[in-house]
Amino acid sequence: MATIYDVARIAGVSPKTVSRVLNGDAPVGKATREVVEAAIAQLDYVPSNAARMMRSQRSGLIGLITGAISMSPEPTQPAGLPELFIVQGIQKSLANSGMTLMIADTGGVVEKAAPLIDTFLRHRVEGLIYVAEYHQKVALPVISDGTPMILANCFDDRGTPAILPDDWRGQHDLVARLITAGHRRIGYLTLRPEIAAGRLRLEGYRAALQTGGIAYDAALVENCDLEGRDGETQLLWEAIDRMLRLANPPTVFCCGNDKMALRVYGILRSMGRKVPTEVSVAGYDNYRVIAETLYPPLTTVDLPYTAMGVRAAQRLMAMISGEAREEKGPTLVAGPVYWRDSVTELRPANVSLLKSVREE
Amino acid sequence: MATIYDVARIAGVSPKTVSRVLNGDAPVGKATREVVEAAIAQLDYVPSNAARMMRSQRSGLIGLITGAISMSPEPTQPAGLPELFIVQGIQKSLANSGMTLMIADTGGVVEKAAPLIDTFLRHRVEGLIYVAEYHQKVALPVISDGTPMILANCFDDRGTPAILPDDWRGQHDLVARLITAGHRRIGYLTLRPEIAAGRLRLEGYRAALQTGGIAYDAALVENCDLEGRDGETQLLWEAIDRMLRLANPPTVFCCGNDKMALRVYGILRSMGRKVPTEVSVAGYDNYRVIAETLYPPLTTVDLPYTAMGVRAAQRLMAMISGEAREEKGPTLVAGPVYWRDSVTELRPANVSLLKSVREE
DNA sequence: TTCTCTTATGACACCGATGACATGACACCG
DNA sequence: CGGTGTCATGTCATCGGTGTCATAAGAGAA
Repeated sequence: MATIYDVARIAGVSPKTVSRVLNGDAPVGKATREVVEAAIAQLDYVPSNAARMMRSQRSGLIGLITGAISMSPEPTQPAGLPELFIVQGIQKSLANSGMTLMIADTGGVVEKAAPLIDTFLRHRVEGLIYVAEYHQKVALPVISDGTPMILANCFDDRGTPAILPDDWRGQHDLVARLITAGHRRIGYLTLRPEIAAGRLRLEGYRAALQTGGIAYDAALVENCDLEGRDGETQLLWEAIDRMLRLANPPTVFCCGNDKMALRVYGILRSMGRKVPTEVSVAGYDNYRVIAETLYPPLTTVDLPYTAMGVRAAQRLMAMISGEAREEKGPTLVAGPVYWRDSVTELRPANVSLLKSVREE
Repeated sequence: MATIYDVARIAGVSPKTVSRVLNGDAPVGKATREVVEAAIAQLDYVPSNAARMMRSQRSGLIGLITGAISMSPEPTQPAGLPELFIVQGIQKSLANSGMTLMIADTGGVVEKAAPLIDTFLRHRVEGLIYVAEYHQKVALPVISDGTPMILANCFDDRGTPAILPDDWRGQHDLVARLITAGHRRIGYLTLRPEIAAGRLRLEGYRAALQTGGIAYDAALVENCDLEGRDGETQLLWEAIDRMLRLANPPTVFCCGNDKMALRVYGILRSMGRKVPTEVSVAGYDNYRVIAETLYPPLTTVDLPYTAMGVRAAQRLMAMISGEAREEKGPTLVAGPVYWRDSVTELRPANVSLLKSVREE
């Protein structure tokens, strides 16, 4: 592999001059520059980042750790793969910053995060991002040196800067929109309360009901999330059947996420109920493979992963450049409601389309 | 950031001794080792990979370039995200090799591959892998220096080592299995012939028919792939409707992929046809979010992405270690047929379950 | 004409590890 | 008791760039 010395020799100049040509950090004569560039091309010279880095003490690297790529091989996971959009957002946002993003994957094993962080520190990354598969609490090893770190889609109890989806607001906005559409009996097939999304979305649901002046009815809310274990369809079937038999049955089912909505479509059809003419369905996540492919297309709330990624990158860059230490708590990012055909407008009022333009 | 000299000073030994403790490449006295380790812990010392690399001329890095992470934001893509399993396979396979995998993403823009390759070469990666989103031909810039490179899920016309899915065999095996199950009239809603998978799978279909002694009937084959543009459902509806009106209609529809099968389920139900009692459906890809969630679960062919990733990593490691230059052409990897409930066994013979154990 | 002031370039040390080689202290052997 | 081998450790140069400073050649000002 050719070095800068080889180039200098071929071009008949000093290595430092070659360095100047490469970095453009000092004026170089036109003729000299051309000779040097010719030599570089001739030798297929590629500068060594390692050497450059030693002297300049700047790696230009950002380390990203995620389990998103090697998601568990079981399809049991609640989310699926769309959390990759977080990575995509980070990528996009970092593209113009001159930083190179190094991505490493835990293979779904959280314990592997520690050695990966270590590897990154050996490479002297200037910042670290940890991306979780779904909204959760994590406990990563402490970064003893000063390398800034940011958490995306997760948080810890050490107050590490975090970027989180605003699950409360999302569910709230969806339910508020349903109420605007004239729905009063809103069934909710929830995610399990052990996960953050399950709790926050339920609270958002309740808050929206309250604002809408609708009493909370426990008969309309049921946890149908078995963490991917068998029997979920059964559970859903029973819950839906029970709710539909109520004296005052729901006109719409909110589902914990889009995948659950997919199941609910099938169940309702098997029961002979037409969506959305007889009963409406709404999801959460805006998992497009499902939401847009289903017939009718699914009304759902966007999980603003891309926007979260962008925010994460921005906040990290701010931390690296030392400015803006002011921001303290987690950054909440809300996504818009996507209003599609799976929900009937009960009161065909001229409801303004409300296509929330928050985060786009 | 502490250096090896700091550690040496605190521990009262030479830097070289610290180096030996770190690398275990020469015997070190027990007492000395403990003093050094204490100093390392005390200073939170993390060795610099850049410095190590300069001297040893080995980076221990493998560069992986993909567009898989930042897939186009449109949901128009044929595959979706499961090609990430290739990355997962590579990861898994590389985990024990002592190599660190650096992943970079093109953001879906193929032109970005060149600068990313350059970045990797600056980091002196010891090998490069390019992973494509779907089986296709690519034209990457030539790597002028000797860094080995491998293509996964794609190929070029320079004979760069490639790992490819055996689309021909997959479709062939599926159709052969359908024939075994008693199906004689096999409809095929194909992917567009512009893409490799579209061509190869169709050939596999024809080959299996021929082996089964069934004449190819052009009325049973139709391209229903509009590259994600609107009107696909319409096209599918018409094709299915036309085929079902034939004097001798198909008993099963093979779909270009699982996503198409998802649509076909909806269409058949809207037509009032029951799956699988009245008509069977089969997919391709084993896109589990769809195949296992659909009701009834979808019979399909596994796109062996994980296995392909493993193979890619293995072949690359062989190239790096210099051995095994013998393998020349592309490595084809076939996936098993997943037989689920969406296909009826017409002849309820005691067909051996045939769960092909190829690649697992 | 002589003195700044740029512009263009080179000389040289240094970043933080490690490879090659040297050295000192023992242990064991005959 | 000298010779030889092994263990434990140190010295020093080096990897490939770049920061700092010096220097030479002209351009323009006094």
